[in-house]
Amino acid sequence: MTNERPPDRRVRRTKQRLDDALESLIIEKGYDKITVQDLIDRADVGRSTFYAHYETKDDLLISWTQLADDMELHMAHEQLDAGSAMPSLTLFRHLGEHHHLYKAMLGGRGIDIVTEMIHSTLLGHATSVLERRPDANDQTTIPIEVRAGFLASSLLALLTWWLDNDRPYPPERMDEIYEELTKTT
Amino acid sequence: MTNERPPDRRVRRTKQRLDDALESLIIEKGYDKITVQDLIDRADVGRSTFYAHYETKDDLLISWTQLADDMELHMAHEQLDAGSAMPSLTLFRHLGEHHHLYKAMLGGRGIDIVTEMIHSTLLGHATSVLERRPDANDQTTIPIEVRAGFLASSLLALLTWWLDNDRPYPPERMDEIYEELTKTT
DNA sequence: TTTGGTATAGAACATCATGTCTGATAACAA
DNA sequence: TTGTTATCAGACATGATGTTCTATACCAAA
Repeated sequence: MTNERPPDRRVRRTKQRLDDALESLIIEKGYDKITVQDLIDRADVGRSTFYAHYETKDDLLISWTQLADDMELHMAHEQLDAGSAMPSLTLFRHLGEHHHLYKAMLGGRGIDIVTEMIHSTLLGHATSVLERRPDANDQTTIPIEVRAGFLASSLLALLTWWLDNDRPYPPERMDEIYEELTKTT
Repeated sequence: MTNERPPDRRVRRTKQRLDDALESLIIEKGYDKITVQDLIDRADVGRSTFYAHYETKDDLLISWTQLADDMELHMAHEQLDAGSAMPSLTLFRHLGEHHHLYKAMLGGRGIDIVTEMIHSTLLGHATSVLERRPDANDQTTIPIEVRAGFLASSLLALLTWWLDNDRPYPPERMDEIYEELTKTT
């Protein structure tokens, strides 16, 4: 139904430039201090060109972080087969590999939109895991909703702390810690 | 040494007006959408008057949230005698009593500065509790720093979830849940 | 109640970022 | 080559910021 035509080469170039500008500026000065002016200066793109594609700064970020979001989902699927409840090890490894970027997006002065995106992804994962587990309600009377939120928030908090403190432990150790802290048996 | 003179009655009036304006505007439209123009309009205060006392919007917020921060500390002391590790029950009760304000400050579109302030307070409390406990390192090899961060973040996450979802359970139940989820014995 | 000090109001002002719109130009796909 | 379309450069209105000025009103203390 939706007739999707491949975008013009010029469009691709423009968007690529803006994406690159956004990423470098996030690492340099933090997202909230970036202005549209900064973006079009760095990308060397006309003012009207920016507004031809995006309405706001957030617009650009959202379409950009689709990539990051897809990554999370992809990793979640990878880990699903491993039997672990949450894809913690994979996440520590992946975020560690791109720590410059993720520290700027999750750490102290992070980007709310990105944090919410990742939290939402983790929450969905935790929920589906708990729902599929038959003995999920045997040990506790705490609603699944609450436990899933707890698992997601705890992992996000550990990841954020890890990045903020310049990754003092290897991903494997962080995974162990997460498992032990959230094991309420 | 520091000769602290009581502030002029006019100064007190102005600051009080700005504080009231800030609080009502936070609840109404959220902190990030507030402009200095909004504040001086609502407070009915001259533009130059605002800048005579504060440099930025954040300046006003910080001096304002000293009150909230002091409240947290006060509650922490109250609870210390009760023997519980974290002042969770007191916090759920207090935030529930002022849920309109705290939902706007902690919830989905919250205020980073306030969140960080509260988290910092909780972290300090958790750290001192764990440090004073003699058997703190018997059961686990996880560093105190990490466990304290986990306790603080978990409580903050539960509080935030509770406010965002319009407090579906009473404070007493939330306290139970928190104790059970963070009991890793 | 007066007096000297000071906070405030009101307004003007420069600056900056935003978002819209125009016509001319260049690059594109077919 | 041709018709289409993205881009550019620039102008423009708007709104918020932060500074500065003077006259005025208020205050605390004598």
